[in-house]
Amino acid sequence: MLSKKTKYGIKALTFLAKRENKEPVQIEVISKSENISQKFLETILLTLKKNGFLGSKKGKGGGYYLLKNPSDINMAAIMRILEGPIAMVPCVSLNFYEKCDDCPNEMTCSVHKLMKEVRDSSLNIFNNRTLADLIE
Amino acid sequence: MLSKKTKYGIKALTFLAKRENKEPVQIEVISKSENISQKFLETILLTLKKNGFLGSKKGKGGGYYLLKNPSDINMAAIMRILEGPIAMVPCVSLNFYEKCDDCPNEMTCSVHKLMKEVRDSSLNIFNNRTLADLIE
DNA sequence: AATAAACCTATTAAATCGATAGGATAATTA
DNA sequence: TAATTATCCTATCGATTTAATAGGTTTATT
Repeated sequence: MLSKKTKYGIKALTFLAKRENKEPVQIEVISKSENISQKFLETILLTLKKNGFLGSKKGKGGGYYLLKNPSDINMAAIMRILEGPIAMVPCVSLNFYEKCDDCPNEMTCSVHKLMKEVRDSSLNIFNNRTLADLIE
Repeated sequence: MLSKKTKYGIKALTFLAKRENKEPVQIEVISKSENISQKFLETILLTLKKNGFLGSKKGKGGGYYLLKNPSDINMAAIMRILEGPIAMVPCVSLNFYEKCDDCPNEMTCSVHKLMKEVRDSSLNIFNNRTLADLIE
């Protein structure tokens, strides 16, 4: 299941990407428009800011804005920041690898084999989609 | 994340599929061989039995056995029984569809759009893999 | 009758998730 | 400079889910 965090994050990014100008948008505006709890969205946008996707401005007329062009915002990167691993199982994750306790040998593990295929196909999509693709 | 339930279930099915004969195998044998909590595995095998994938025999010499050929056991079906929806978001699920509260229009939702692609690619794999493919 | 194994359902402990709280910091404006 | 506005920060809470356990019941075999 996709977490609400990720879902809301993508929606917020999409909201910003749809705007013509790059003026800061207040959290409140996004949260109301997208039906997201404002406080929850706060923490999400903060995360996206800390990871270099959003800029912010404090005080009156402040808010958040995209730091990159939507076409330069790769969805795999967004997924990893908000959701964590793209793989369904840590032992096939490229960026969040972990060995399974129960599994003596990954090479012969049926779950590993299947989930690696799934990871590849999902990754293929996330790697080849940008924020720009989502707003068309 | 793939649940342990699903992971263990697939491992148990694989274990049974690898055996030459169709003699019943005790839960204890599978749980020890695959490093799975026996009690937990009990409930998983029961689920697979209730869904028509396993048969069982009680008493001495009893255990579980596959009811179908491994090549007739579709991984999408197994995933849906053990894990639930294949889609990451209920609004793009074929078998577990649910509308999102926050989303006024699925047709224009960026998350919906992206997750539908991911669902299609994952489903394409699960639909085209059987238990037989996993034991090679 | 004794034994062996699956069957069944409730409960628990821990982890995670979504949301909230409440203030601290910084920028603008009057 | 004081008031206002909006982000920044971190802790905590409540609900849900997950993995595991417990403890017995039923059925088949010997």
